[in-house]
Amino acid sequence: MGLKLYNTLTRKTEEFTPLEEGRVRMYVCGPTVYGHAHLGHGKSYVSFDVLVRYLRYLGYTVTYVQNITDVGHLTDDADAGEDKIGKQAAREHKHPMAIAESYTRSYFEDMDALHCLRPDISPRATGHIPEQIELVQTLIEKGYAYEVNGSVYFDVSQWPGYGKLSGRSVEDMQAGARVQVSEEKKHPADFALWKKAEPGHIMQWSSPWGRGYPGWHVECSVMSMKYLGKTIDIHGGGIENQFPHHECEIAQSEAANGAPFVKYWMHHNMVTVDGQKMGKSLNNFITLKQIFKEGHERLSRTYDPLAVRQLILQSHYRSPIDFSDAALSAAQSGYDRITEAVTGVRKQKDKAPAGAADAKITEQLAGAVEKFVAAMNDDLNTSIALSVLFELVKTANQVLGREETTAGTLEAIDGMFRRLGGEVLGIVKEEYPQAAGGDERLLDHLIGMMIEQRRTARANKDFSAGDKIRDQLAEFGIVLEDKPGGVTTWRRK
RNA sequence: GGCGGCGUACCCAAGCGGUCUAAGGGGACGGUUUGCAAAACCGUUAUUCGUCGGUUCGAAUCCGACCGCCGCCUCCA
Repeated sequence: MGLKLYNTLTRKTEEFTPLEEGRVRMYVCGPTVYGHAHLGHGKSYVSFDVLVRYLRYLGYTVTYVQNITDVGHLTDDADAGEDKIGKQAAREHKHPMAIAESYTRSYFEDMDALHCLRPDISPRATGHIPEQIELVQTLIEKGYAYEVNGSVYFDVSQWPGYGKLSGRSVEDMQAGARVQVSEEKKHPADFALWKKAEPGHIMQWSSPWGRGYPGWHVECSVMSMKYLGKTIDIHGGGIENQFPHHECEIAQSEAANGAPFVKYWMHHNMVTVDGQKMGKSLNNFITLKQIFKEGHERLSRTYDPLAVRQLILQSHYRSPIDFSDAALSAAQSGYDRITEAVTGVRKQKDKAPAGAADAKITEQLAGAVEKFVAAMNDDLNTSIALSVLFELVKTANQVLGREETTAGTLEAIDGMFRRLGGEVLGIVKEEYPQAAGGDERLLDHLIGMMIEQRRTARANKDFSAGDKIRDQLAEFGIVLEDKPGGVTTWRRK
């Protein structure tokens, strides 16, 4: 049984078969870079990162494209609105491109911290203006779009498939329209492909229809086609983009190409904070940087990026997730438990007696892989996949307590941690800082000296002196642990 | 107004017709270990899955009603 994914288009969980054997073309809607990435971005990109990692684990060659939206579009589809990037540029007294640049870097920094693999291609919207104009032109030529007053709109009445992704009919939309409909449109559901630039609009380009800028759905269509082809395997994004964004993408792409746009549409659910919706316009959002190092009034402390990743993976990508200090704290504890088991295994590996892996353990590991793969195949059940990792942690800790444990056994367990926990889930690191770089080595030596002093004191039954050393180190976030056999180890709290 | 989701132990969360007297994590409480800690290990912590009905030999899982949360429909991940 192979991988099954829930396809929003068909509303069913389907067997995944790529268009081309062994190869997957995948596009995920990227961020608009006018601010630091927040928890919502975290959930989104961790979810799809795991998909990419798992597809690769299964042996597929994946081409992963994720755009960077560096041109703010409209505040809505109905009026000229404000350019989000332009607005931020005015606020920071910088050029819009400087805003886009600095937040793009910030975004990658945060994604790296979350162990999200970089996409193969991160195309910028502003780098694809000619292609976007071309698409609009094609749509006009084919009779799917019309120009009014320097703006171009998609003519929904010419495209009967409109609404197939979100399950809406054009009539419903007309009835439920809450936004002021532009008078330029023939039909309220028509959407902008190209907008005429208002005098103050900084980001604008020349087009056959005069100075203007692209509508907010065109870039994804264009960049997806350019780098992945007319029809791709997977297009991912947030559930809030199902409509109108993805619906419009389908309409304009399929109308222009006469070919299906996407085989599998995947949508992840939203994030709440303390039980409430988190949105940019609500100003109650927590940025990743705040969680990782700056702090936030709703948080009692900062958290490890990978603890955040773990929290995200603890629930299903199609379920909403509520971030709270308690949830983060629990995830941090769980993450620490995994980390300690892994580092414990790696340290012990070098000291353990040589020998082949224990047969029972080998069997257990094989069972773990089976369970893990079955869970991931079931529309990425990362919650169960994680539970497999925790079972592995238990096994590792049990084995670590035994003297007869061989290097082979530990090697086998470590291999499993690396493959399932590292390669696929991305929460087990290749290397942990302790005993790695120069500063860490120095630190290890210094703490080693303290440990030695404490050992001497304790040997002389001077426990208060020994405890003092332990307490002092604790103030700097260093925890000492006396292991069986008189060995003392240290770790960061 | 339209559409969709959710309600499982103290908290988070998986489960989607029998293997459920319901994974996993956090927390709490016992025990082992320890000079004391910490960590780890062992054990305990839902005979029950919002409520009430129904379908079925059998339901947390399907159907209906009700109660309570939440999200989308507007740039947003």
